[in-house]
This record gives sequence, C-alpha cells and structure tokens, in this order.
Amino acid sequence: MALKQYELGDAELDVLKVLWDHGPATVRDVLAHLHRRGRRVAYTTAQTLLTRLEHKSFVRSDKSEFAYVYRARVTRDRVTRSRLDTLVKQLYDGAAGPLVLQLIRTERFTPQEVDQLQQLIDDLDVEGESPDD
Amino acid sequence: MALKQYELGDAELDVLKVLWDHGPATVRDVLAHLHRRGRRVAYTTAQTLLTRLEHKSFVRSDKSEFAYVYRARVTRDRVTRSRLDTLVKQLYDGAAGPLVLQLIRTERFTPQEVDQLQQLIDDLDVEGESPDD
DNA sequence: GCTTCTCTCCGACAAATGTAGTAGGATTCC
DNA sequence: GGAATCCTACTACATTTGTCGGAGAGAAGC
Repeated sequence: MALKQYELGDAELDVLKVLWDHGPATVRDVLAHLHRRGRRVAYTTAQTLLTRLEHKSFVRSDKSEFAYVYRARVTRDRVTRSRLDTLVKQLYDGAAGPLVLQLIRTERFTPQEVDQLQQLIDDLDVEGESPDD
Repeated sequence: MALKQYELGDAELDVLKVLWDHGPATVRDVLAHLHRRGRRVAYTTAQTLLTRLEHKSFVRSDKSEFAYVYRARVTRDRVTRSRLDTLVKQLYDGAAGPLVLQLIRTERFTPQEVDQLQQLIDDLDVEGESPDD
C-alpha cells in the first residue's frame, strides 16, 4: 500500500497535452492554451490541475524569475503505453493481440503507416522464428 | 446536456467482464467469479455495481424464478472500441496510427496473432493499392 | 507610499466511483 | 409455522476528479 499508481483524469490530460505540444509553460500560459482549445476553465482550475499533476509526478515546476514554470516529466508515448497496458489488462487479461486486431480492423491508416506496420510485423516474425535471445 | 455518456469504472468493468466471460449471472454468481479473480468485495458491492451498470445501460436484468439475472447489453469489442477511440482522441487528437505502432512495438504476440496481423496488413495493402471501392 | 495586478496557497464543493451495512420481504427447511 | 437463509432496496461514506473563490505576498505603476 506504499506507492499508489496515480491515474490521469481527462482535465489533467488536457493540461499535460498543452505541455507536450508547447513545451514548458506557466499557469497563465497553460490557461491560454486551454482556452484556445475550447476548455474554458478558471485560472485557479488550471493551477489546481498543474499542482495535482506535480503531486502525481507527471510534471515538475521551476520557480523562474516571476512565476512557476511547469514542464512534463512523462512523454506522451509513456502515457499512451501505460493507458494501453491498462486497457489490455482490464479488457483482455493482458492479451494484446485481440486489441491490436480490433484496432487495425476498425481504424483507417495512411499508406505510410501501413508500411511501418508491415515493417514491425516483419521484425516480429524474425523474433518469433529464432527464439534464442 | 441530454444524454450523458457514462463511463465505466474499474470495478464496474470487472463485473462486466464476468458477464462477458461466463454469460448471464445473478449477483451471487458474479460475486463468486469476482472472488475467484481475486476481487474480494462484499455481496452488496457486487449488487451496487450491477445496479449502476444497469442504470448506465451496460447490462440488463430479468427477474427469473428466484433472483435477478443480469446480462451484458454491450459487447467487449464495443467497449474496447469506445475506449480506444477515447484514447486516440485524447492523446493523438484522433490519429490512430501512432497508437497502433506503439502497441505493436511494446506488446508481445503469439505466432498466431502475428499471422493474423499479417493477414490484416495484406488486406490493407490491397485496399490501398486499388482504391476503387 | 498606496493602489493594482498577478501569483501562490488553501479551502471548498459537487459528481462519480468503490465499498459496504441495514432493513425488510421472500424462500426454504424442518 | 418458525428459524435460517437469500434477495432487493436504500442509505452511507471515503476517495478521486473537476471546478473555483478568497487570503495574502510580491510586482509594478504613478
């Protein structure tokens, strides 16, 4: 019961996305970006979200000249991974296969993505064929 | 503000999974399966979860001879899809490509799954090459 | 120096979710 | 038919998350 695995709420994720997309920012910056994205929240709301994110170790802050500057401590890929893992665990008891098949069946891809996909599959094949790691 | 899009909590999802895996069940059945899976909750907790799921229209119940029998009203695939869509929207503003690539890169697959994957990619390729649907 | 603005800190509150207890009706078992 | 059992309904409470207001400290203008 020591380290609790914190989750990200929707509002928190939106804040994190601002940091991913625009780099380090103050509360006021984040607020401006949130507004631009259609999330109309109060200044203190943005502040609370950033504080909570910091408490959960998703961001860190530095006291610059005037106001605190927040920056992400986790990458978008990392969060994606974690969410996918949770999804896979929750829905398929850890088997990622069905999920991927689902995704490929139902989503649209660009030719480039298909190529990349093919590339990855090829790599998987190789791993599978010579299991001496 | 008419129809709220309800979310599924973790505990609720566990209950839904029991119904997916074992078919229609009473509160007691569900409880037994939850216990078997390591989720040690009280009878009334299972009951509350089922009630809430019904209120959210994820399950429905029929009064059989003795106790209510609950059954899922949504498929696992449907829920998966919805969650994936949310994930894609939240993290990549709707672009599924990066997500799939992530998944394939980081998860493990059985040879069978790799084959199926290859099959799907082939189909995608074909679609992409002769765009006359 | 005083007013004003802006920032941080702290507290607050509602909704959703996880968890469970109690009351009372229905069923079953002698 | 009374005791034990099982079911449902209702209530309750803590935590997490989304949202924000007020108090007080430091900046800035005049």
